[in-house]
This record gives sequence, structure tokens and C-alpha cells, in this order.
Amino acid sequence: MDKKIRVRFAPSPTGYLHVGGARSALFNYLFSRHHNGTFILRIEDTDRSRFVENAMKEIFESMKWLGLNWDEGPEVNGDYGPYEQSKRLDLYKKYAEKLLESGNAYRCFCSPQRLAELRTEQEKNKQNIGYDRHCLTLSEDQVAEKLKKGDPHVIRFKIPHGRIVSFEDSIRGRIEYKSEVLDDLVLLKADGFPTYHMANVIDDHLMEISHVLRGDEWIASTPRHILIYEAFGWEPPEFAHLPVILAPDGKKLSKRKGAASVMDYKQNGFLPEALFNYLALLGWSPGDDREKMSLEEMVKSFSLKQVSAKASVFDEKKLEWMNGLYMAERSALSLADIVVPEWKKKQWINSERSTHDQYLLDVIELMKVRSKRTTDLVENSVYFFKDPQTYEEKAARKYFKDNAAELLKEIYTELEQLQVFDKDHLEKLYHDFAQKSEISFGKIIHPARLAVSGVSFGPGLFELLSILGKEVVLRRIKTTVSFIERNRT
RNA sequence: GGUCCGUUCGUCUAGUGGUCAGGACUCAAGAUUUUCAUUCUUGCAACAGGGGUUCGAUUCCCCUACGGACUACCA
Repeated sequence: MDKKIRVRFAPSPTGYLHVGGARSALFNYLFSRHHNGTFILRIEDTDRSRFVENAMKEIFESMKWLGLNWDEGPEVNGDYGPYEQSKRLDLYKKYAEKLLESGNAYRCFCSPQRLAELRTEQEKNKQNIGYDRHCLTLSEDQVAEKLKKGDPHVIRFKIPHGRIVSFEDSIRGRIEYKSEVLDDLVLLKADGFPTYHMANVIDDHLMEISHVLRGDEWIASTPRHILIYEAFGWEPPEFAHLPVILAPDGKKLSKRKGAASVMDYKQNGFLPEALFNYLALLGWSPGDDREKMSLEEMVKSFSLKQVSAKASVFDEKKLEWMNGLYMAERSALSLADIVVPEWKKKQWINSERSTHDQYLLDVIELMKVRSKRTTDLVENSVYFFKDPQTYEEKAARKYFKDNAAELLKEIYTELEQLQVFDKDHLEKLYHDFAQKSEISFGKIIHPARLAVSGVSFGPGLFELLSILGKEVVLRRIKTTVSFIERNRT
């Protein structure tokens, strides 16, 4: 490989970062890292009507959260800037004029209305749709006169006919188009802004992009881009068109079907490294059975050859599974940054409480392995902060019957006398009690769990009791005993 | 309508001109665990259809069907 690898992710600031876009960015990132290349972020803000105020900020934030750090682009800059197309307008104008001079482009004064009429007419007659080159036949004088009058106009690219335009897609192989099926696209809009097609070609060339990895909705535009490169006398980059990500119903992903934006996933309790890993596996495979992989492994194994051409369905269940693996692996301290603020929001703990608080870390340590999402961990930990208000109904019917209250009372007395309230001593106490009273272990531990937590599942009972501490445990058992007695018929 | 892209278990995918078509998620059953989760074992489940080429096609070619993209002074 003699050429430097430079790739770019080029979103337009029209909203949040969609997971499909994130995945494209991720593949670009992996590809650049694999080849020791450069990952560039470029903002394609050439449509003033669709500009959304905070979109750029949100896109940056999403990318950083996922760990998609760019080497060149907004905020970090670089030698090929500016990296926002709206700041490169004079550049595009200059190049459009070059195309005008070389005869590869022409001015078009057709009104939007005429274009719309043309289109409906073509649709009605089942003709191929496209610009009819009405203004190509304008004489120089006519053009000069219209220019003098200040008539609004665009600059169109003149597609050479009778050609077969082909390119080698790194994922799909050779793709060919007859040039006459392409119509004369607009390069420069009447407002002086370039269209995507022109800005994209000029920037990719000027920024020395070696590989364009983008969504497959661009396949049909690629032959036009190739022709533009040709008109400039430039060599086009390599192309690879990435498949889309779909919702389970086979349609586009949207907020209604779970989530669509990267930040939604953060909100819904997913870890960035889990989303990253899952997204990498959507459409790409290392070629073997590995699934959970470190970033280094992914970088090392990444290859466009192993990228599928097929659209893939986003499976939140599998993401959840993977997130669970990463949750278990995370340190309690790192999870505390995510989870503790949520507990504060719920006012389960004091807002002054530190994320280094040992009690909180113990809770996280105990709960992280049985949580799929950080939001599960947050929710399922209530009883570490608040006495249970109710008891799981089904479990209560099962465990709070017969002589449960009496047994709880007896154990209460024993617990009261226990000097060292830790896991081992508690375990011994319960064992001894079971033996002494000749009852099964299950008879006393299940009611105990339900009494102190309100639910029938969770960490090991003795860890639970020791973390909660003697005072809390005794209080809760006492409450439970009166609950049972009150509800007796 | 035109052009282009795609099609292996429900989902993500591996794979090869000859394989019992492999793994993962989900689901089900079981083992372990004081519960839950983890872990482990087992099970269910796929080459869209039709033609070729070939001794042999899931694999190569063509057609059909289905899905999708593009066909803007949007990207």
C-alpha cells in the first residue's frame, strides 16, 4: 500500500446521530485504524433549509461517547480545513467556474416550476425522469443577457452521453451504468451553495480521501461523481457502499421502534463499548466465531472483505446480551459515574453522596452481574436505599405462610445477638438455626430475602444482609412480621 | 416507469464445487447456585423459487419472486 489511507465520515447537521450513521462512522474508524490511516470528520452543511441548530453538537457528543475520535475535523482542526462545507463556499464557486470554462457544465435558468411540470409530464408519459437539457441550447448572448438581468440560475453538470461508467465497489464488486440514464445534475444552487454531489467530490479530492465508505443510498450517485472527478482530471477514490440497518419489521429504524439515535441508547442504559461492539458486528464479521471483542481485536481483524452487502436488522435483545457481558466486566467505580447520579435523581440517596462511597460501590458490585442495562441496575437496587413498601405478591403467598412469622421472630432474636454482622457469621447463624429447629434451609432464607428486599430475586442472602447492616435488617424483619400477622385470616 | 443493489435458522452471521451447512442472540428443557443472574449441557430452527453449467451445486451463470435505494436547486 503506497497511498496514505485517509477516510472520512461526513454527516449533515440535520438532527441527532442515527445508529446507521454511527455504524458508518465506526467502519470508517476501524478501517482507518487498521491501516494506520487518518479518520476525518467533515460536516456537510450545504442545505440551509435543513440546518438544525444543535445537531452538530449532538453529533460530536455521540461520536465521542462511542469513542469515535476523529483525527481531523471540527474542534481538532487539521491541514485540510476548514471541515465545514459552509466555510468553503468560494472554493466550490471557483471549481464550478472551472467546469463552466472547460465545457463540462452550463448555466440553467429553468424555474423550479418548469422543472416540476417537466417531471409530472414525464411521469404521466412514463418517460424516464430527468432534466431535458433545455438550457444547454442557450446561446452565449442569451446567457449573457439573462445574467445581466440577474436571473436566478444554477450550474448544471453536463453528463457525457454514450459512455459506460463503471467502478469497483470494495464490497459489491463491479457496478456499471450507461451514462445516458444519468441526467444533468445541479452542481451549484441558485443560492450559491453547492449540492452534495459537487462539494463531496471537491472535498474528497482536496482532502486527499483515499477510500469513501458511505451508505449504500449513494450507489446510484457514484457514477455521477466519477464523471465529475473525470471532468476535473482527478483520480477518484476507492468506494465501498455500506448496507443499511433496519428495524425488526424490515423498515427504517425510528424512535418509535425502540431507538434510533445513539444518545437514545445511552439513555436506555447501554454502555458505549457494548454498542460499539454490537454495531461492528452488524454487517461485519471477523471471519470466525468471535463476538465479544476488544477494540484492538476489532481494529486488527477489520476488513472490507468481511463486510456484508446485505441490510441487517437491529436486534436489541442481542445488544442487551452483549451489554450484560460488558456490565459484568466493568469496575464498580466506573459504573458509579453512570448509576449514582440516577439514584440521586430518584432521591434514593443524598445528593451530596460521593461516587466513591463504599456502600454504593458494594451495591453496584453485587448488582452489576445481574443487570443487562445500567437502567436495570438503577431500578433493581431500590431496596438498598429504601425499606420495601410492598412484597412481591406471588412470593409473599408462598413464603409468608404457616409459621413464617414465628420463624422470623426467632431468627430476629438470634440476629440481634450476633456480634459480627458479616457474610460468614450470618451464614453460620442461619445454618445452625436450620439444624437446631430441624427445618429446611429454604424455609428460612426465602422469607428472609422477601422480608428485607420485598422481592424474590437478587444477590446471595448473606451478602445482602451484611451489606444492609444489622439495624436495617432488624427493622425490616420486624415490619414484615407485623405485616404477616396483620394479613392473617 | 427506469436504473442499480440485495436474498443462509425468527434475528446477527460463518462457510465451501463434495460439510452431519458451523457459531451467536432469542426461545425451550436440564445441571450448578439458598433465590435471581452468571456458567455449563441439550434441543428447536436456514441455503427464496425455477432453469442451466457440472459426475456433483448452498457455492458459478440466467430468469422469476420478494425486499430496498436512487430517480430534488436534500444529503
